[in-house]
Amino acid sequence: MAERRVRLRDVAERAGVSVGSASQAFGRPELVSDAVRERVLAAAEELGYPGPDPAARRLRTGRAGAVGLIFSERLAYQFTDPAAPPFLRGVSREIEKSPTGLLLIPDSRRRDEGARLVRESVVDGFIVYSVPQNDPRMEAALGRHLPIVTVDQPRGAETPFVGIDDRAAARSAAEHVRELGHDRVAVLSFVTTLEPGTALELDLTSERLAGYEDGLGAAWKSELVRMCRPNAPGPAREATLELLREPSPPTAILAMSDILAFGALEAAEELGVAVPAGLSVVGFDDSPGAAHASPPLTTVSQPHEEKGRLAAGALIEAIERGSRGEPSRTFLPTELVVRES
Amino acid sequence: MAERRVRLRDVAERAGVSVGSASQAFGRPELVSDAVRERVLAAAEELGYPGPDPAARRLRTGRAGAVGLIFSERLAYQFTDPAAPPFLRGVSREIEKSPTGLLLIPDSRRRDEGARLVRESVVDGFIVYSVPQNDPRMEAALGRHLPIVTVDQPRGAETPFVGIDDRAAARSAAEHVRELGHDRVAVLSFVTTLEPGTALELDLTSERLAGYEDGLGAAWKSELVRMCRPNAPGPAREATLELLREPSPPTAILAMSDILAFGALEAAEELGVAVPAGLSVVGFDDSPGAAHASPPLTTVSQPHEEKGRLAAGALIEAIERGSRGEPSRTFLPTELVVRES
DNA sequence: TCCTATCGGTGAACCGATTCATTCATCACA
DNA sequence: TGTGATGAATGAATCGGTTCACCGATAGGA
Repeated sequence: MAERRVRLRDVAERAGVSVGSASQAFGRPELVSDAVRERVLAAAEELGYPGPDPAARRLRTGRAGAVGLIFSERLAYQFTDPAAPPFLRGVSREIEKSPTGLLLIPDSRRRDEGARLVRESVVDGFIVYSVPQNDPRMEAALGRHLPIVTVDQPRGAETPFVGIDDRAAARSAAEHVRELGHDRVAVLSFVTTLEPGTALELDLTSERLAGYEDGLGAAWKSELVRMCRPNAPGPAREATLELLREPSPPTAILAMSDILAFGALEAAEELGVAVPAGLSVVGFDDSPGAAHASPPLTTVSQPHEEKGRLAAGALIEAIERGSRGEPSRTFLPTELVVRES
Repeated sequence: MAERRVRLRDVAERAGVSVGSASQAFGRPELVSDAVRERVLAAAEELGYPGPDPAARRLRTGRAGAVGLIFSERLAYQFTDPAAPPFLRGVSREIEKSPTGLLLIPDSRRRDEGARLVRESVVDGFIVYSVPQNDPRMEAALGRHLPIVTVDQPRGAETPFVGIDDRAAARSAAEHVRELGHDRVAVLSFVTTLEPGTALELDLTSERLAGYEDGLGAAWKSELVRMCRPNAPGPAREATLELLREPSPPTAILAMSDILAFGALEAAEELGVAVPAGLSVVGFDDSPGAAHASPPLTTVSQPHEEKGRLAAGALIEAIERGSRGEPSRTFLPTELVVRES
């Protein structure tokens, strides 16, 4: 059993045919006679041949049969980001059509490990899902000269992009609270990963901030913006508690994620502030829990699954046609879902 | 840009060294002089060399640098299974140490596609996570003659195994409700995937059923067992509604997952049955939501993350030492977490 | 001056398949 | 019976690296 590995050559020998024929027997049955194919298959069986070695096949054919998914750490911590599962689902649905594998490339604790993984994986392309600007894996991926599709972040890389119009989406949320008559509106923001000097339009956080500002107009108060890190209810709760305890507390909160909005709701409840009577809250993502929160959360809905599907589709297409052509940028529509908060 | 792919040979040529040296420059810098290494790296830079082709390296070295994760459909579909994320986290934590990639192999709609993926992926081994007995991917994985570690299901395969003692765990849950004095106890069960003729001990569902029966003793009533399919709140809710509407309704429910227990809670609420006053509910998994349910769910706690970690660890070890030795079977301890339901 | 380590570099074998131009045999048809 | 067509099998080239036995040159020791 612990013998030497069985190779196609061994099988061919045993079946009394050439390696070439043996190869055909597996990969292109219609090219060999039934007799040969059967002999080969029988020999394989007898020898316990595990089938053509994928690594070798890959080398020869040049196709890896897998795509890499580079995502931010938060996915490993799954629960912090409820947008991930639908996104992943979209991706799997799409790649399921080929058969293509999905290689997860999580953010490693040691930053360069992740990059190394990117450099060494046998894949045909990468989907980059919402990773910070300066992630070393992004650079490594670009270095491979393989097709890449970026989702959400980082923007501005010279790759096809799938995402939403964050600015417009944020604006719609802001306009909504404005129409409700609020004029002290706080913002729970992500921390921007922007490096100094980069164009503002290239950063998701900045985009959304700009959108909020657009929509709020005169009601925009930069002193009511709070950065929350990480994207979890805890920090949002803290920030909201602090905001609500100020002399003139905000009457509405715009949160950059539902997760942050949940934290805000918690805080409001703790302080006995009624929602939406005393405080309006608008989230972002329309994650699965949003509709069942109490009260059901008003939020900006994103087509997560669709994003996954489109990204995977674009990548596979790029792989198949050899990645020439203008990098496409797709912006999916968002929708403000008005519920009871 | 759309030139021909740059090979190591091209780089070597340009740097004026042999391919061998060029290879060393990348993979084993200490073996070449600084001068050569720099020349090679410079040449690579100029030519836009993407680094040694992983597929080729893999072929030569025999290591894929990735492990495959075969999991049941439910994980891809919606991550409805709340046990999955912590498990995944455990796995990533562990494999992160190498650097090893994680190749997801979901259940495809067309059954054989999944198997094909298993057969063709460039991996060093597989983790099989709770898949049904007869999944074609399992057989394909065995056929690859690579190290495999099975988690939860299927049992009985001749591979190392990591799981819990389902029977004992179920028994402890049953004993608990028995001690509370219940004697009409219903069970919300999975559908067994057991093929006729298989030994009962090999099936998770059967094991748990047996455990419940052990623990309930005389209170065991097989007519109060309901199969719920799929593992989702919906079916559990239906089943519970039905049970509660019977002439002599159960006073306690043992559910094989928290997900099912949630469905039972929903049903109880709908009918105005107080929990735990009018109905006790015990779940299984201690998934993240359990503690925050209303009321907080009494459940059997499983060390999901630990399972992931152990499985990955065992697999990597098996890969490294060439998979000889007796297949180990590890059973992790479970714990009954008594909360308020 | 001669001998022997030491170091860096070379080149060919090899990893395990796929592919395709070529050869060989068979068969149908004129 | 000769000719072309058809189909099956072969074998060598190739994919792009890694590895290792070997070799030449330089330096140190006797």
